[in-house]
Amino acid sequence: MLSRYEPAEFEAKWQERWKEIDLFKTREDLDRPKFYGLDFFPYPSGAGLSVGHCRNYIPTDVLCRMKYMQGFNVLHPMGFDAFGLPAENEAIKRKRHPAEMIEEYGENYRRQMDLIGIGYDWSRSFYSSEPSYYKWTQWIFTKLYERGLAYQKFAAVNWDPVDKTVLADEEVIGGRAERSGALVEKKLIPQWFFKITDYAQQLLDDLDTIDWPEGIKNQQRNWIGRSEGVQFKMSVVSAPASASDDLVVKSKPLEFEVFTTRIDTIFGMTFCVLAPEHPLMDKILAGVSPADAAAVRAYVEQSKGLSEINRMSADREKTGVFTGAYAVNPANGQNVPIYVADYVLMGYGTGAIMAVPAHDERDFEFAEKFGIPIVPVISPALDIVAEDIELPFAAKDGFLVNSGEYTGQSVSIAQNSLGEWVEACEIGARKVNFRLRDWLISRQRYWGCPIPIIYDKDGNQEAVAEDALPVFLPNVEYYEPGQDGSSPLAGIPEFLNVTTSDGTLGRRETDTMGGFACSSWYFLRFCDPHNHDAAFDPEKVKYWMPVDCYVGGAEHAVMHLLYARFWTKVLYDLGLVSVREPFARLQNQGQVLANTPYRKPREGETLDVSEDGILCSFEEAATLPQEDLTWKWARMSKSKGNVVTPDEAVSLYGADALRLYELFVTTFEADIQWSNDGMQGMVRFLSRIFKIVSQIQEGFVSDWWYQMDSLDASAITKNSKDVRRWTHQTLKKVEADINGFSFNTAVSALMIYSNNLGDVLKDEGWKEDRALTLALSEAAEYLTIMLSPMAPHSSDELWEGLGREGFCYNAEWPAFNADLCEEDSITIAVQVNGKLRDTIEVSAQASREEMEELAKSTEKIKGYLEGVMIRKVIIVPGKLVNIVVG
RNA sequence: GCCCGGGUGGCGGAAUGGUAGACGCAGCGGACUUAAAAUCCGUUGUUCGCAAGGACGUGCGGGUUCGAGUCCCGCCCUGGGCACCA
Repeated sequence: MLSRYEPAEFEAKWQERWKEIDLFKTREDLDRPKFYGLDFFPYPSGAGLSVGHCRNYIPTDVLCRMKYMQGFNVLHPMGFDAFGLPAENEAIKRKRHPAEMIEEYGENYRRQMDLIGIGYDWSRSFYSSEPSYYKWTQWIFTKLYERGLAYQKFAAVNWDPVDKTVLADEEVIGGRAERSGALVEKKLIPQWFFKITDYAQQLLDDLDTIDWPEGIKNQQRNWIGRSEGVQFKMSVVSAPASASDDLVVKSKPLEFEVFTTRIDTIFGMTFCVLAPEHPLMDKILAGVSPADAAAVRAYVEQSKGLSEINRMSADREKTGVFTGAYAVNPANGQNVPIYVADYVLMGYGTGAIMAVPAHDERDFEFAEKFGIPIVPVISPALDIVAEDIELPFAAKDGFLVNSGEYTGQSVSIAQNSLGEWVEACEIGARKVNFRLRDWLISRQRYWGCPIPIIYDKDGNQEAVAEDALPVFLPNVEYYEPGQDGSSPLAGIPEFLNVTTSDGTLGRRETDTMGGFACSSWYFLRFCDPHNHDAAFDPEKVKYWMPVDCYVGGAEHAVMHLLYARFWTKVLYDLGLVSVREPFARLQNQGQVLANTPYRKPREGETLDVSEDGILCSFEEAATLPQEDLTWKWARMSKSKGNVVTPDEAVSLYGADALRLYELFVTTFEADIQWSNDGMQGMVRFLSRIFKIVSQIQEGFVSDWWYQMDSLDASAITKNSKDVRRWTHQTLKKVEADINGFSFNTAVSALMIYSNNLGDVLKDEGWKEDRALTLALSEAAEYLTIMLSPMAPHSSDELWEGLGREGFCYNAEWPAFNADLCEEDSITIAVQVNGKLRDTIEVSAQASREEMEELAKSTEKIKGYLEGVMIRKVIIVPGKLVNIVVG
């Protein structure tokens, strides 16, 4: 057998053999527990996989392989998220049809995944753009539609002028489109939404039931943004006290509602603000002077024209206009002016607020600018007088002042008592509001799942019946998006024209669904991927769900992961799935960064504020003097020219070295600063293992477990005991570390173990020691098995070298023997006053008295104890003795 | 501004409140070699000392404890998310 790691000799061979016997085919034996391990659904880009992507797939593979060997039925599938903007944009650029292009890219992904030895069950694979899949995406859409969870409304939406489509709120970062980087515009068009807000509370509550990184859960909590407050009515006074008398007194006063989380500050309300889009605007303006009304209308017009980024930026100076109307503060009966200002958003709460400038920074800023009175009503402490309160004071630990009968109450008490008061006088009620908005699903693009809705001649909607699904995406040559926000499908008569259920002429909805719809249920389809009669068999989903371990990047924290949770909850309510949460455990891997050259700008070139150099190629960098270059760690991407492919890494060092390097170099969540050199260390490690196993093979006893039983107790040597102890300690650690996603320490444990075995083997005499030979035989076999999830090709090569049949994957993962893990003697620390002064060897069973006795008797410690009094001795069995003197 | 992470040798990183720096990379010294690569052995936190040994040391300042990288309080730096959400 080989005595060193020579990947070119065997990696392809084993991949071929695995494929021949369909090694990774999903097993569904009834008498075994299940394990569902899943990676995020990838979009197969033309650039292929980088070593960064492998960071996702390798750890999942390690865990799934171990689980299989431990007797689980393992579902470990892979498919491709094929619909969506990236694929379509790429296809337009390359003048290709996205369907065939994406399939080619997917095949390249698969080739690369096979190249690094990932054990996927490819028989379950699919593309989300296949009609046999998107038929059921559409079917789920109709289920949502029937429940009122998919609906259409006119909405001012995020319009991306570059990609010529609307975007979900989640896809807009700081006023720019996440994908194209374009400044997002507002556009008023009819759009399809999913009513995710109906599930806001459940989505929030159930976060407590899942094992996810706290950071991701927190991001979702923030995105859902629950806040408790009070919503109440404000009456518009027909005429301000000082107004002229030609205003007509209305019989029914105008009312609008406001939402506040600080009802305790109501006595400090000195004005109200309506959002520019507030529906009551016209009615209010009807009652004010023409001059005021004109000023307000001009302001409203102006704010419509502002881009999202201008309007939203918080550092922008407050703008607004007095409407000329007043409302009554219900707490004290005072009239307060009503302003319109764009810092109040129509999309949250009621689109109107009570403004308390003394206790809210935004209201404070506005009041200062417009000269509105600022009345403090909360004091940080009872002995601080109102004049001494530093404003704005927004903290919630304080007491009410200037607040009538509520004066003196603490903020929390007053929130309750004033809430009760609002409810008692029937002007409002306590209410919970969420920041979460409904999920905008319409896209005015070709390459997506068509929305299965038909309109009749009067514009009435109906969902396409199940037996008429799928609504096929037509295969056309030209599919570029329209300039005006219309979908390319609207220009295809064969698609557009259709017969409605009552036989009359109708037309189809021409928007397609955003890509996140497809990835909101693919994990269910993997449970039953070839079902022609249903999206999935609920029994199969019941068996496999939830996903036991879901692995992917943290960038999907509030998009995919929130949407998939939502769909799962809807399908649960429909009785189709048995779990409320799709992903029981989530792990986010770190990124892989490449050192990337940036050069100084040349004459005529300017830098953005955020840049400190201009990206250049590695070739160009090589020609420039060092002082003109800045090297930065950047995410690998085709456009930066810094991608390292697994193909490159495998050809240089082998697939197993690549796998081990990615597992070992840092913790799973941390970013890797890539260097090819690091893999050399893994080559050394694997070669050491080949050397050790091939050495042991010379004296390998294949039925070592049987021979061990018949070994006389007197034949058991210290070396053999040590080897067996290391073996079982390592088994215990490797298993726990893999389960805990601590792959770097699992590899490290194997390194320590193999270093120890190497030391024992240095003495040629091991073959004369029967017990040691048996212990080493066990070691060679178990080392091979433990290594196999991480370095499967090498392990199968070693396995064969030891004369074993088949594959490590089909071998049983050995359970460690706890008795064998026990140490006979241990080194413990001896401290004097908490400082380490000596170490002593004691038997593992040593009593506290024995430990103390021994600790006090060493020469070094005696020196420290001379002439001082022992005040106390702390003994931690197995760890240390601490003698406190004074 | 708000909400999460994270600061440990030259580097990546280990450490249920109990011997800080495991394991690896890089470096240094040596063996083997005509030589190099590969491999193997030794060494490597800082500092004082010939040595034995000592002092210091986990971003900074306090605290709790017999004992703190780990827990508490207050800062600094850094990565990420959200951002006029009332």
